[in-house]
Amino acid sequence: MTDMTDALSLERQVCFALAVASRSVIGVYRPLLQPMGLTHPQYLVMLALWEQAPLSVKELSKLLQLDPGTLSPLLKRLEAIGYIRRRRDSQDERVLVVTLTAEGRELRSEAERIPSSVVERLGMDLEELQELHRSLTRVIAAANGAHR
Amino acid sequence: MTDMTDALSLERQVCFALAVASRSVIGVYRPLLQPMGLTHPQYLVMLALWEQAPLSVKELSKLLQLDPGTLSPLLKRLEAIGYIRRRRDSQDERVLVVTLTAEGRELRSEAERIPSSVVERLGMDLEELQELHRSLTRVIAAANGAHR
DNA sequence: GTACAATAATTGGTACACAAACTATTGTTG
DNA sequence: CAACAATAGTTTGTGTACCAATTATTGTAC
Repeated sequence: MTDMTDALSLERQVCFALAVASRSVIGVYRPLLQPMGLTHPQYLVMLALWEQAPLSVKELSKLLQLDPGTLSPLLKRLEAIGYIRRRRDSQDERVLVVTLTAEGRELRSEAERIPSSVVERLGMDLEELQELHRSLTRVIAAANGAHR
Repeated sequence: MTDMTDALSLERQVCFALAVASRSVIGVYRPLLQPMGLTHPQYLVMLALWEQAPLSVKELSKLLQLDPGTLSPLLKRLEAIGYIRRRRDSQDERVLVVTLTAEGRELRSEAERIPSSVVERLGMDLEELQELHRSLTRVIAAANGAHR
């Protein structure tokens, strides 16, 4: 039996730690992404596209677990800076096909340095990060199972 | 030596898992907080105040690791719904003293049910959650140390 | 083959989140 | 004490993030 006397204590809240950790780590990425003109969510979209392109908004939405309403303006900004192209699918005019431009593809080599740079700045063992990753994967699965 | 051939793979990005986990877990809180009229960040502010009040904006900012510019409008909304009061310190007119209203204090008993409810909906062991919490605490420390 | 449901994006509204500029007050120094 | 630095909040601008409503297109039934 766990002590529940102070269940509302700020420090015990996993949700609080999650939110702070997420913002903090994004803060580590920020100066590294800035030279490329990318925000963190935009970087995640680029990662998805480097792995597989083209992708529709719906597919991106599923991969990144982001609302289409969030992605829509974000993708327009990525197009405005010239990393992606947005077109309607000729087969199905409802879907928007997102592809990489030459610039967008070239950015990849520059982005390759980021992960190791982040790990270095964090100064954590890969071991620990992998453990964290495993824990996070479990919570994500649990949380996604929780509200449906 | 770890395999670095696909360091940019979306699934390997701890930052991605962190962002998704954070949003997902907040999504579990959402329906529980809605009846009280609170968003998750607002809930965190209330948690801080239930632990200790009054608190200044600066103190809240430090506790929650949130920008004062984020807290400022958030606190106005909390005041608008009647859970807190905002006053200038008579000793030092620069600082804003945030206190709880009677309503805000009473809300605590209702909020007591939330943590266990979230844990239940997640369906995870407390053990696992504690391990996650420890990992998160380490990343937060690492990330906060990284950019200064 | 036309009404109707389903699907894919976009839009509008509210609320973070952060950086930079600004205001007001307090502290400090010559 | 007057000039100036430091501090505490607020404001502004940009960019997520989610929800609900809307638009446009496609699929389905009758």
